[in-house]
Amino acid sequence: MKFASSYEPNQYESDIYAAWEAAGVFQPLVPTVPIDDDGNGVDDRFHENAKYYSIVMPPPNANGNLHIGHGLTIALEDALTRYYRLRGRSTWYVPGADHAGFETWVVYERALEAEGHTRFEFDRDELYARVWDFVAMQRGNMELQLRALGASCAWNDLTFTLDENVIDRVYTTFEKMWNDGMVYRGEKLVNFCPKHQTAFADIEVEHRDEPGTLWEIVYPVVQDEDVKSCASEASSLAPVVTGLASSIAPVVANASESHNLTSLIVSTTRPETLFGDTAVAVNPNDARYADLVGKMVRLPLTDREIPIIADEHADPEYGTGVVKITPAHDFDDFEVGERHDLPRIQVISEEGKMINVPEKYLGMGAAECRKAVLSDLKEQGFLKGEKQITHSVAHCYKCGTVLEPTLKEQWFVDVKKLAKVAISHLENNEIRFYPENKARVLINYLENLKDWNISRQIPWGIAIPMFRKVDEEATDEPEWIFDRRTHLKEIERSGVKYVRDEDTFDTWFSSSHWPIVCTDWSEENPTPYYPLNVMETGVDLLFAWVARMIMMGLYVTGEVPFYEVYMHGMVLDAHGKKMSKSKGNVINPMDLVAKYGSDAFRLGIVRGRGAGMNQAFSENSVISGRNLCNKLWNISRLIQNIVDEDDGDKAGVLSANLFSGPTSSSSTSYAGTPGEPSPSETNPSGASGIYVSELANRTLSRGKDIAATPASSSSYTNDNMGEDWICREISECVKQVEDCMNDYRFSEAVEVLYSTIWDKYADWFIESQKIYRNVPLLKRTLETLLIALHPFAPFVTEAIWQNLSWTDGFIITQEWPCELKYDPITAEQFESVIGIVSEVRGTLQSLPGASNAKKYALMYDKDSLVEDNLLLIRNLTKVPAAVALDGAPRGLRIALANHELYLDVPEKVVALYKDALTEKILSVGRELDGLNARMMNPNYVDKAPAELVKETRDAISDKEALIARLKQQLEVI
RNA sequence: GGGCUUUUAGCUCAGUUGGCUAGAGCGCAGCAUUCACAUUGCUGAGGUCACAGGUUCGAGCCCUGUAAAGCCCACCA
Repeated sequence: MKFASSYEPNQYESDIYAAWEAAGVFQPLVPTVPIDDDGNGVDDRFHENAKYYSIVMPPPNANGNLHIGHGLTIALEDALTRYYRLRGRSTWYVPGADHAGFETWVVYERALEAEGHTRFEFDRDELYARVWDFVAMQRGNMELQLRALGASCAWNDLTFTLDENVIDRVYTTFEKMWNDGMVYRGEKLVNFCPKHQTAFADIEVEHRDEPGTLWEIVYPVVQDEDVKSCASEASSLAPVVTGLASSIAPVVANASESHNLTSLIVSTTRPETLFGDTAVAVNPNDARYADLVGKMVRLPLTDREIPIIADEHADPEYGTGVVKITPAHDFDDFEVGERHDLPRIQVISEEGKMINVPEKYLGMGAAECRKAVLSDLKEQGFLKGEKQITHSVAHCYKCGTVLEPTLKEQWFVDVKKLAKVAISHLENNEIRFYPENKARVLINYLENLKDWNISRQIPWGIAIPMFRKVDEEATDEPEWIFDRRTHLKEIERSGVKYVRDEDTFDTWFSSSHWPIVCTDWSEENPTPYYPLNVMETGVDLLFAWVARMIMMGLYVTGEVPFYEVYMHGMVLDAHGKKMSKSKGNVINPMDLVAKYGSDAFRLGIVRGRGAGMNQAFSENSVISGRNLCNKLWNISRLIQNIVDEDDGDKAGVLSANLFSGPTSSSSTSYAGTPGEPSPSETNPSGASGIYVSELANRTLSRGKDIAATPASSSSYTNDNMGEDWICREISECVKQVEDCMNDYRFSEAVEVLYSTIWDKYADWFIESQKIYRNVPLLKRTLETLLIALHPFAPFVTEAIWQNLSWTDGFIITQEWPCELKYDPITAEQFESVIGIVSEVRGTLQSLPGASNAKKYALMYDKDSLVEDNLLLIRNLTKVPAAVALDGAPRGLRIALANHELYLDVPEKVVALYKDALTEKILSVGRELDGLNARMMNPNYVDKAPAELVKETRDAISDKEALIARLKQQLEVI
């Protein structure tokens, strides 16, 4: 086994991943469908005691590349997966690929246009087949990238959103909804993109605040004597009423006199839609217009008369308080129209051309028509004024085109009932959210949800399994029937012909089944992996996806689809700005993986990131991850060297007896057969813990001349430097990582591992082991740290595991480490050694001149702790000698309260230290003052916990002692 | 208009039920270096925890208000 002097991720990563995959370690241990005849396994599928752990990947777009957000998703989900796998759960991480209906369609149509074709040259089925090939061609990229990131997902179970079982499940749900009356065909206003020629759900609309013009237009009131046919107008749907002579001159309304108003002024940002007006509305409580309600106004530029109605929608405070009602082109007006049973006149076609308008305007584009209308209004004196305003405008989130509210017949899901059920389960706290507040945000959203348009006029997607009757005469037959045979354009039932609706489902309709379809849940075979343990995804998908999965999960299975939801925030660039192609600040995760390694990327992207927070990301954090990998690699290299040197001793035999679970690999149970689940994940209490003091295999380092031989002492064991201490530190680290994983505090987990490995293990323990060696303990502690870091840095830990001479199997299938036993008193004593070394180093640094460490010897006075650790102290401080004080103290006293240590510094140099010493006394004095002030407060002594008070008291005596010593020193100078 | 979030070192962020001298990474300064690692080691500088009140023996943390930044939802014609 050979360790190169630095870790080169590229040399290992792909081989390791291939080896894992070949060994089948990603697949769950326990079959995903209950095989028990008497239905066992169903009972224990509940979260708390479950031995299962399931998580599904938010499916990346099948024809795209992974972006930085995917990188984060995979890093987090895979960390969870690997962690729970190490804890012995039967872990199922289901990978996915998304057909991404509209997204992919847009990309494809662009490609099609680039080839000089248009969608209109092909029928729907041809287009579907073409996009299928288009996606199939690129689909491998995304999957390779997931592998490069180290996702330990069950590839055998990869689910594509157009897989047969997905479509089947979606149809089953749709049929159930159809039968339950939860889905209906309705003519409503929908958001329609004129460029893409499809409707959207509300959630897909992007609102932007934009400057616009508000025009004021005069609508003359039809005086009583002029009224011909009263409100029966509504029945005469002819858009252009002819033959009515204009007898009314446009007169500006006199606002103070409500009785003899001859005209009303309405404000609009869309004058071209006035041809679609079927009423004007005033607020029912608006006294100014009370008398006019029920009368008619004449629509400018036409001969049509429309009623004045009273509706709450009109805001008396806004403008003149009068609003024109265009039910076919405005969402509010549509609702007003429904309340008052107004006709809907569509004046802009789906292609954006004027229809149902006077001859002059017919066929114009909407923008062109607006100009013409304004000019005509002005000419005829109907335009009273205009002003600039800012208003929010709906845009297509893909192409930015202004969406046209368009009247269309579509399939709608009655979400009210679904939402109600979801809300009750959410209020019952059945799903835990990270961050917590998202639950309330979600409830608020669900409470205001409107019916969901699931029809899309694009070919790429799951065909809606509904067929429309063609034969008008078969009056007894239903207009629409459900049928799964969507590969047919036309079917026959009871001798009646039906044609398929050409539309496809909104992707979110099928995606809302994701937890169900990925786990193969079915009514007959409810898998123990559903509900999922956790749903991890980005905050931007709370409404679009998470909300719908919850509603659909409950509707289909009666259970929430997952127990916990972790939502990561957006990854912003180094300056906290959103990444976007146009800004050119997009970071490609694969570039970073190639440059620094997969582990470095994972460590970097996880670091400094909390649930739900949009946070900046820079290459620096990846670099620091790379450094950690290299550090760990070199720690392992050193330990392997020590082990090699130690070979031939009895150490090998000894260590074999000491290890319990971890090194006896469980790889047999991964051999492909559904084996038993790993042993219980709880630590077998004490079974494999070791008392380090019992480990006898210690050897002094060779060939060093020793200034003072370690003396034996009754109070300290001279050959145990740092051993209890590191066992304590590692045990605490492992415990903290467990807590963090439990609460999804990934960043903190990485932080703890980082500092334990680097600042504690490498800087102190490994250093001490260069002098005194405990080979079994070195092996044991290294294994523990490798396993603990594995969820976050899978490749380097596996690479090391494979390179170490004494380890077996894969690290990925090891058992999560249990606590290392230690003696707390000894551990604490080592803390003092650290304090001594640090203080000596600091003092040496503050003395004038370079390379001080080599100049001055260290002297100690009757101090068994120092004596016992002399070699280590000497090596770490690099002083030329460390000796017992002979005679009276001399030189420079080290600023420690409980240890008498001196640096053998000439008086002249000590004098130069005077300022530093004075400053030190002052700063300790300030701390002491603070502590004293606290103790002077009787309430503190009274009310604070006794333990805390005692600590304060101890600290005071320490500080006092220190100050006394330092002052003594000052006097000498 | 409604809702959510953030504000701690030069930068990006931790700080879990309130508790001793507020931490990390990167950056910066000084020193070191054949002997696991320059992807290194050691040392250090740098913070009135946005502001103002309040609760408490004690507040970065809890409460109230203010300011700034960001995000989401929404039917301003």
